[in-house]
This record gives sequence, structure tokens and C-alpha cells, in this order.
Amino acid sequence: MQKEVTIYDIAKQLQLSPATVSRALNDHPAINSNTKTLITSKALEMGYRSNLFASNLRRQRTNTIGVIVPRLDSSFMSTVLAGMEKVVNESSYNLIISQSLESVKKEVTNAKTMFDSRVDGLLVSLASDTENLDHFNPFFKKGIPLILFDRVVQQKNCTNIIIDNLKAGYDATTHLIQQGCKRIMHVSGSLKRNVYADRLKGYKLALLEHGLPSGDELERVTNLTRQDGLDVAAYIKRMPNPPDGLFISSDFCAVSCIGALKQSGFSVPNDIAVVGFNNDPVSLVIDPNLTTIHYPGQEMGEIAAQSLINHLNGLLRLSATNTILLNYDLIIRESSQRPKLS
Amino acid sequence: MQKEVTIYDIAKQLQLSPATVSRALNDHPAINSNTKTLITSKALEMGYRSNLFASNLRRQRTNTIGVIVPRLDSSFMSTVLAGMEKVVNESSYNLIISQSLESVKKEVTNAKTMFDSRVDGLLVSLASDTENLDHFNPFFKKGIPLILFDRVVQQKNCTNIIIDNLKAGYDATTHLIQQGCKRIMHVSGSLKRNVYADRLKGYKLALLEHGLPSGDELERVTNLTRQDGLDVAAYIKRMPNPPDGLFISSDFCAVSCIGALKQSGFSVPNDIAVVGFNNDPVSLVIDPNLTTIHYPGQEMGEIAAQSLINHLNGLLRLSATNTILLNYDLIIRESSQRPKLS
DNA sequence: TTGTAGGCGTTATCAC
DNA sequence: GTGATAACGCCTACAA
Repeated sequence: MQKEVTIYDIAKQLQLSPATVSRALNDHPAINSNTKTLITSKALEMGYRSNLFASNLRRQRTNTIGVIVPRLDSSFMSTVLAGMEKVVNESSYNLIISQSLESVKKEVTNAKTMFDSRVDGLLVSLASDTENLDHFNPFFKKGIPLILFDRVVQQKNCTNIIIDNLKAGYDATTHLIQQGCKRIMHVSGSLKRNVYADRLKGYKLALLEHGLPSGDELERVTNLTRQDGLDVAAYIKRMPNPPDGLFISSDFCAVSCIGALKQSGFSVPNDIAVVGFNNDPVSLVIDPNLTTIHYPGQEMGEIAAQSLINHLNGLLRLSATNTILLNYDLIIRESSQRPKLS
Repeated sequence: MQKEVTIYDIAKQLQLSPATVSRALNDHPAINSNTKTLITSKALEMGYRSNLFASNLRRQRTNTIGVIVPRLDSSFMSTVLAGMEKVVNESSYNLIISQSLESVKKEVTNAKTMFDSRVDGLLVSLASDTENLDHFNPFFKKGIPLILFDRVVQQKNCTNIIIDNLKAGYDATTHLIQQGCKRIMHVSGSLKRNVYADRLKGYKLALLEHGLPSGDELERVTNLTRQDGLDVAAYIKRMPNPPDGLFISSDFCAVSCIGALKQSGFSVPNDIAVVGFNNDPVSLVIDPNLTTIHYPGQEMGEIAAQSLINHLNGLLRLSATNTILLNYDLIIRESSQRPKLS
């Protein structure tokens, strides 16, 4: 365990003061560029690495950003985190990542841990049963910025980064309508979450505009698990008047539902056309390949992290009602394409 | 932005010295238990939270553990990380998580970041193309412990936490043999990684023991992607003498392969019985449900984290050649079950 | 453009 | 069982 090199060691070697070394390493403008290069090369040579803890202690900030997501095991979240990581690495911040596993309780614990770790800011996507942001009050009180992404809640104090889920739901449903569907069912997740509530609204709006039937028996609120997909299929089988179109707010659930529907003798897309959401890799595994909504996780992560960092560096004021909308794509595959009725 | 409460504030209020407060909060044995409760309750009342950075600076350790995984978007990794998180939270350590996205290059960068963050220890699962551990040399030189899990490399200095992949490969293959398969093919991932190399060995061993044919045309080394699954199916279709059993080292790849095989007119399991690996949720989506090997991610994460923490706390010496083996299960589902030939 | 000096909040060492 | 004090390594007024 050799001793760490400090700015004092560099200063001594170069006959300079530690202050100058510190400034040079932080690229302070008032330092002669010659001494600057001298110092940085010496630092490299000596294997110096800056001590974040001393620095953090002194400047009263941690250079750490906390991330709380519902789960890590989705390809979407993985790309979001990759995006955040990219931005954060370039800015010499650190990331602390934790998962709530869709439980408020764990989310509260995570928030507390983040608070105790004194993160400079927080990037959060809410658990499915989170009712409010009370557990983030300590952050608000201290003026620690919080950015919500994907699963958000409208609230002053925090920026939201989302896609237009209402419009996406509308587009998905409209696509089914254009394929000739007359009776379209929607399978949603917890309506506490904007992503699901908004998609449902978009679905309803599309139905309304085209004068198609809607109503409780065509709307299922579930947890969007594999089992829920199976249950929905069973439900459809029991329906006296089953739907000919199905919009499910999650690919994974959609895929398990399609499997069960096929087993029950339904043909997809001919009897029932299906659209999912998220463009999960599993959408390419199922036969027929699943039509779905794709949206850019990497970009969402980058923007969330960048906005937070800009705010922390004083380059951007996150105003109270700031919402950033990203684009999405409807990816049309076999599961929804029906022969044109002419 | 109200001011932070420090041990000085507590000390002043209680007419004690900061030293005593510090000791009490750290549960030092030489402190009167009355003063101890007095101090802790006062600390709570004043909303004190300890400053990790001052503490870290002073004790010369960071209380942070770094984790590098190939990808976050697998249900297996997600449970591993949940396990680590659990242990780490209970021990008041912090976790810094990053993904290499299966690239050595990124893994090297990640390692550097971890080094600069002065993690106390490292938990790593290697990228698919990592050749050696040179990029971890700075850690070895400094005596920073490194634990490898799942995707490991035998090397002095680091503990490995794995399942017996050879035996698992053997068991998977033997299961196919017991189902009556006579010509079994194996689809593997990069043989640089123990997990794939060992499963291949187990597969070969099982074939050898039962006098079944093996050879290059029955062994495919791939990246285990969706496309690789399709390619394998196409390859099988072209084979003059196709296999009647298929052991694929990843569920996701297996599932895409099954899809393509079915499209080519093969029946699974009747023409070809299939076994995957990892018990990914997708194994329950495909029809027929996929037989696979399950192993405990949560436990692997917990053990990895706990071992590291015990080592850091001096409770356990990670000896040079320490390998911890976990159990696994063969989960038999429809994809491999053939009618008994009697 | 560079140097001086004090302090960020803890904890470890040494006293008493 | 408790207190005084000196670091840990860095940054930043302020001075030169």
C-alpha cells in the first residue's frame, strides 16, 4: 500500500505552492499556461489522482448523482442508464444507482440512503405504487434538484423528462383502427403512473374520434406481468364479444398474452391485432413479431443527466414547470397488420 | 439551504467534546452508555447526518464498492445487483455500478473511473472479449480486493463466485440424452469466458460418456444474440443430418432459435429438444416453454458483496485461490420433454 | 500570476 | 470515560 501522491508532493517537486498546483489541475484561468502544462505532466508522471473526498469536503458538494429506477432488468432502463453513465463520466460526476423493485417502501429507503450519501441531485423513475413525493421532501427542503424521467408526477420543483404518452397511446390505437379493428381493448398498468394513465387517455381519445366502442370491459388495469398477459387472454376467451384489436402497455405482457391467445385458437393478427409498448427485444422473439412503440432510452438518460449537471453547474435553471418531451416511433410489425378490407 | 448539523453542534448543546460525540455515534466501547443514548437521541433530534466525506478523508477509505457488469438488462444481473444492494445497504457501504456493454474497452474505462473514485473493493463480471485482468493491475498493486462473479478468470489475488458450469452443461446435455436424443448440438458464447467454455466441456463430457457423436459441426460459437439464434436455425435447416437435441447457453438466443426452427417446419421438442440457460423470463413466453438452468442471482450478489465487505472489515481473508461454488437447478419444461421410446 | 493560511467535519493519538 | 489537538487533502479568500 504505497502512499498517495498529493498536491503537496507535486508542489514540493516543482518548487511551487500547493495552491498553484491545485489551481492548475482545476484549469484555473489565472495560471500561466506553461506552469499549467508543467504541473499536469508532473502530476501524470507521479501517478497523482485527486482525492474526491477532500475536495468534496471542502467544496461542500459530493459530485455524486443518485438514480432510482423501478427495475434494472429492462432493456429500456439499461439504455437509459448507459446514457446517464456516458454524460456523467464525461463530467467527472459519479452515479449511485438503486432499484425500487416497484415498491414505494424500497423507494423510500433508497431515497433516504441517497440523502445520507448527500447526492448533489437525483434522477428518479417512480415505482408503480408511489402515491406522492413526500419521501423526497428532505431534498426539496435542502434545494437538492430532482429530475423525474419516464414515470413522473407533475409537481413544482421538479423537471420531467418523458415522451408524450397520450399521443403515443393515441397513435397506437389509431394504427389498429386503420388496420380495420372495430373493437379495441386496452391493457394498462397502474393508473397512478402517468405513462399508463396517459396511454389510456390516448386510447380513449382515438376510440372517441372514430366513434368506436369503449368501456370498462375493454379496459384492463393490471401489473403488466407475464401472468397478467395470460389472464387477459383467458378473459378475452370468455368474452361473448371479443375484441379484434388489443393495445397492451408493455411488450413483455403483450407477448405472453399473444402466446396464450394463440393457444386458445385466436389468430394474431387476423382475429386480434396486437400492439405493445417499449420495443423490448422480446417483441422480435414472438411469432408474429410485435408492433410496438419505441422510444429513445439512451437519449432520455443523456438528457436527464445533462440537465441535472447543467443545473448543478449553474448553466441552466430548472424552472418549476419544466417538462422535456422526447420523440417516439411506432414500429409496425406483423402482429398488427391485417389484410386491407376493400 | 440550511446549515448542516455537525458533531460540534451536538457537542456544544450537550456541553461535551466533539470527540465524545464522535465516539458515541460510532458506538465506541469506552463511552458511558448513558451519554451514548443522550448523544444519539440529541443527534436524531437535531437532524444530524454524518459527513461521509470528512470521515472518508480521515480514515483513508471510501466505504464505496464498485461493480462492473457486462449489461444491466438481464433479469439475472438485476437480481444479482438487488442482492448486492441489500448487503451493502445493511453495512453502510455505497455501490457504484457501471456496465461494460460487453466491451473490454468500456471495461477498461470503467475500471479507471472506479480507481479514481477510490473504491475500497471491486465486484466484476467480465465482458465477453476481455482477455486478461491487466486493467485491474492498479487495484492489485494497491491491494484493493477484487471479486469476480459469474464470468471469471482464474488468477491469484481474486476470489471467484460461480456455479459449476461444467457440471451444469453436463446435466443439461445428459437430460437431453435421457430424453432420447442421439445427436445433440451445442450453441456457445465466447470461449474466452469460463461460463461458456465450461458448459461446452460439460456438454462434450456427457456426449463422450454416452458414446454419442460430437464434433465441429455440432458446436457453434456465437455471441448468443437474437440474430445468432436465427442463424443457428438456418444452419440446422441446411444440415444433411440435423440434430435431435439442442443445448444453447442462453435462453434469449434459444428462444429466437426455437421460433425460427418452428417456422422452418421443425417440431420442438419432437424433432429437436431444446435446453437453454439462465431461466430468463422469456423462457416462459416461448411455446413450448423452455427447459433451462436456473441459478441464484440474488444469492450470488449477496455472497459476493458480503465476502468483500467481510474482507474489508478484516473478518475474512480472501485467500489467493478462493472459489465459491453456488448451486443451480435444471428446470425441466416442455421444450425438452419427448415421449419415452419404449 | 503566484503564495499564505485557514477551515471543511471527522477520527486517532495522546493525555488526564 | 472524557477532552484537547492534530491531521486527512483540498480549495479559496486574501495578500503580494
